[in-house]
Amino acid sequence: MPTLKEIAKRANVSIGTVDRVIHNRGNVSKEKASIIRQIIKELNYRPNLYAQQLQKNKKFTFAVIMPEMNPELGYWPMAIRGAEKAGEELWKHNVQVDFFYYDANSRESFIQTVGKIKRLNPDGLLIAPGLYLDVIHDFTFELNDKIPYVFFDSPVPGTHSLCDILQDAYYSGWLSGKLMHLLLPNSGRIAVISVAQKGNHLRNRAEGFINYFQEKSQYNCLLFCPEHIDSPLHDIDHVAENIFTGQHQVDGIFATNALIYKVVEYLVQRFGESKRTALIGYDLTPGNMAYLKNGWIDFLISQRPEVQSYRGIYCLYRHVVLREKVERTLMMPLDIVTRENITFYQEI
Amino acid sequence: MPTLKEIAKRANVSIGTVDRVIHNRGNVSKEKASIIRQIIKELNYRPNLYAQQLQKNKKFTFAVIMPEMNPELGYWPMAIRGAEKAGEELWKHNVQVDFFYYDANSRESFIQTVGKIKRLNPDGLLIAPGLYLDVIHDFTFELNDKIPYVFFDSPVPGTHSLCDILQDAYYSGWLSGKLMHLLLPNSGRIAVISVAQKGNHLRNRAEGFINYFQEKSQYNCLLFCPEHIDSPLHDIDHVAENIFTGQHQVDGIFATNALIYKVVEYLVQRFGESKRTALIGYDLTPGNMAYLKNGWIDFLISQRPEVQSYRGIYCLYRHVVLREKVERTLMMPLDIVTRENITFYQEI
DNA sequence: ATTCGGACTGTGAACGTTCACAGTTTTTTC
DNA sequence: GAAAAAACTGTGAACGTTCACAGTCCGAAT
Repeated sequence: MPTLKEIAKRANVSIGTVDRVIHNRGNVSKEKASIIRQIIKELNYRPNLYAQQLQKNKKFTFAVIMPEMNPELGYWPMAIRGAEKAGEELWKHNVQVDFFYYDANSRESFIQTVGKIKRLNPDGLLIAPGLYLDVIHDFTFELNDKIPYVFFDSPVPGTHSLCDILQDAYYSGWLSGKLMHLLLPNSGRIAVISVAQKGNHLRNRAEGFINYFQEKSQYNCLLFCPEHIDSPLHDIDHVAENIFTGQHQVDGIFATNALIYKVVEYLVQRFGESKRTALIGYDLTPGNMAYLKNGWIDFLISQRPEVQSYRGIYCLYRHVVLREKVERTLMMPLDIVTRENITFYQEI
Repeated sequence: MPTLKEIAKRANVSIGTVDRVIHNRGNVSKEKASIIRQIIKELNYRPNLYAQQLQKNKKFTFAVIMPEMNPELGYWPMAIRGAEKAGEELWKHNVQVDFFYYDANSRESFIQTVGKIKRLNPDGLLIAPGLYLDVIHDFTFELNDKIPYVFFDSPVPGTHSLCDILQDAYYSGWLSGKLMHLLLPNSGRIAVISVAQKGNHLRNRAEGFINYFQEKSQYNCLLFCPEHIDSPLHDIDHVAENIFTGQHQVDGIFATNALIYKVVEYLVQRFGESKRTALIGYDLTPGNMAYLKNGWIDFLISQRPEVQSYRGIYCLYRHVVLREKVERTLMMPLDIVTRENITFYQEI
């Protein structure tokens, strides 16, 4: 662990000169600079992080932008919890995490929140993109690569994010197809509940699922989408009504969002207590977990939102504070959760 | 972010006195001490980690004790990789990770390795227990809680480890039972390959699996154990021979260790190319992954050894360097890996 | 009354880095 | 060829903490 002093001594210069070379601050003769660089390489000098931070004594602020907590849904609270935990841990390292919430269905609210963040001028951003991608586009363009930002859940094409943390939506659907196939080994009618827009990650999940069954002729996959494209499947009761008033029996349902528990509620209400439909959905929200544990839901694919946001903050920390290189994409595994292993998926 | 200076000013004392109070070094009058303590509490003072580390300028050494890498098995190389990665990351934080290997089948070799570590006198230990628990017992007793140690893979009862990182063996077997049930929905003869010793985590896996099928009378679970209790199932060919020379057809095989690929090799050799046996095993070793990807193996339960060791080192770091409280037990999730999601389980 | 010892308190250097400033040498300009 | 400008180099304070050391104070023992 050589120090500036050591290098300076070997090069017969002062530590000030060495420092100038290291930070390319000029005002060093070519000969000395090259000697110093040589020695730095030879000794494999690395600056002492602790001395550096102490001297700079800078506090870092990271902002987290997320949809308002919806206690019913439970997904965002989990995500927030992860970022909070990272913030608690990184407090020691001069990092502070501030939270900004917006109404997921109000463009105005999102713009307002973005404005607040501009005024805060943080050192890094963790953004859950939501619906208003054009606003994000303008915002990130305005940032002009001055402030690094990490996307959470889904990337925003055309931006220069530091890192995107996500799960492969298509293959999570494909995997769900495989699981459904295991549940219905011989044949069956399967309903898929998703949104209609192409490119949306919920839609990609549906496509992966349907493609899995493509060549299997004994299966019949029906895609159901709610009428209002922008609505995040809140009218799932409506959709369920649609599915079950058809003339054919439905053997399995795959919901591409966290609302599979609504389907269970519908089934319980309509058909009573006996389960006979294979059910696969996403995310360990309280509602979903309850029905997974008592056997109504067969599989949940977990996105581990708490881990995603936790890692997002750490990614910013690594880049901004430690100045390390970070991966451009952080792929979350496709965790298969059943009633048998769910207890081990409930912590960060 | 108050500093010693700030506190000293408010208390009308010097920073030396404040420091003495904080570290209980005595030589401070009762009145001043209580005033200072009061102010510390009021301002919620937390020492500056960077100033502290710089001043102390201590280098920390953690030792990792693992069985010799067996390239064929692939499990330990993964574990080592995780600890290496943690070491690379924590280099900046004055942490160095040293590795010590022992021959998993030689008590002498283990004792020798332990001796080396005693001489090194590290600041923390990550130990993969292996077979010679009595040696570990003596060793940890000798350490006398001076050096914290973390167990990897399985705890050692009666020791005061800082943390145990493990997977619930029984429930991983239970989960495998569920998965086998999905693969063989109606009935079947199932072979379980494990060791005989009670308390061993491989045995616990077998018990979980068998108990899952306990009340299902249409299933027949047969437990096969290799003759030599101490041998870690290296003679699996022998066992396979046993299984398939019985008069009954075997519909599924569950291996409680990482050697399920050996079973595949046996099956390929004996019955040719067509798969018809349900196969479930453990760990993403190269051999297992290859057969999972091409469809021979149906499920693998991953222990994520690289994550386990990575976290183990971080656990030591948190305790020793940052002086944070750490959880006594770190439960790894029971990751279900199939050919559809394996690509997302190959990084830390 | 002086000395001594113990209890208490303050001072200042050190950890490795950064950077403003002062000081020195070289080059340019008239 | 002298003065001014530019290029280069060294110095020292500061970041917040730790700790050895040097003081200071006061009561007790001589």
